Amino acid sequence: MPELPEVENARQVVEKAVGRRIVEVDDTDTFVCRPHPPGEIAAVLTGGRLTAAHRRGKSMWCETETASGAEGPTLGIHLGMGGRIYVTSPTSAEVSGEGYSGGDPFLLAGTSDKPQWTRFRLRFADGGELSLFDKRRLGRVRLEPEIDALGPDAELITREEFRTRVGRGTAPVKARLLDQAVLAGIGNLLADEVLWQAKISPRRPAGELSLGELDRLKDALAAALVSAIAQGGVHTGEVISSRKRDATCPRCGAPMERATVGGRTTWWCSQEQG
DNA sequence: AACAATGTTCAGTC
DNA sequence: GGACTGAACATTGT
Repeated sequence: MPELPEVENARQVVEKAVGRRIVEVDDTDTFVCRPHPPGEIAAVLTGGRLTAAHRRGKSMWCETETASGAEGPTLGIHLGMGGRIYVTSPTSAEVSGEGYSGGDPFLLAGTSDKPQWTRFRLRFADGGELSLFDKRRLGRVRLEPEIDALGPDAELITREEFRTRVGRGTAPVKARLLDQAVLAGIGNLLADEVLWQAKISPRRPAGELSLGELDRLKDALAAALVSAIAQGGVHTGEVISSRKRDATCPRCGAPMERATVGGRTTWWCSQEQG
């Protein structure tokens, strides 16, 4: 689930944990916490607290403060392919992720998921906790994450930046949209959605797009982000439900086509995105 | 059993 | 060196 809208949702959940004293850290998953050996993250965070939660594209990071009030290390969190964030307190609970907008987060946090899928956890002095739940284990937690390599956030990129950054190169435009160094936040589903909305073939070489097409893509991106954030995730996109065999275009009824583009399974309208 | 999965990274090629 | 491609990563669900 995690593309920009889901990660923004998760960031807002992480904010619920800001200011609370950390009394225990579980960083024993060596794959999720690589390259840190078990105990390294715990050693620097225990006794301190999170002071802010930020996001750029799909990457989150927290500023921290040590037990003595000095500036602490930055804690980076990436949800990978399917991570979720849980934050609980003695009286409430918050969960991020697809399908969790309507349910009772306290029950979900307590009972519905297998505890062994919790890959990282902060326990707070008030009895609550923040945990990263990720059955696939492709999520990541690390100190001092590198965020400078990311392009501008997909929600903040300007029309000018979008034209010059996306509209170049010989790679398919979808590959360009997925490149987090070009712009940060677009994943496989969102890429298919905006290309479909803008009626542009995912396979078109990015550098061959006209300014008009690039602007259409940018507008489709802005609209898709607003919609996905409002509706709870990129899976609510109009064309996403048509990513299955024998599906037809929700707009014109023509068959949807499927192929690997930019290394990922891609669906597009055979008629309108030819 | 084989394959795909809303992501990133690294090795290899042009 | 830069641009680009495909495999690998760990695990689950179909």
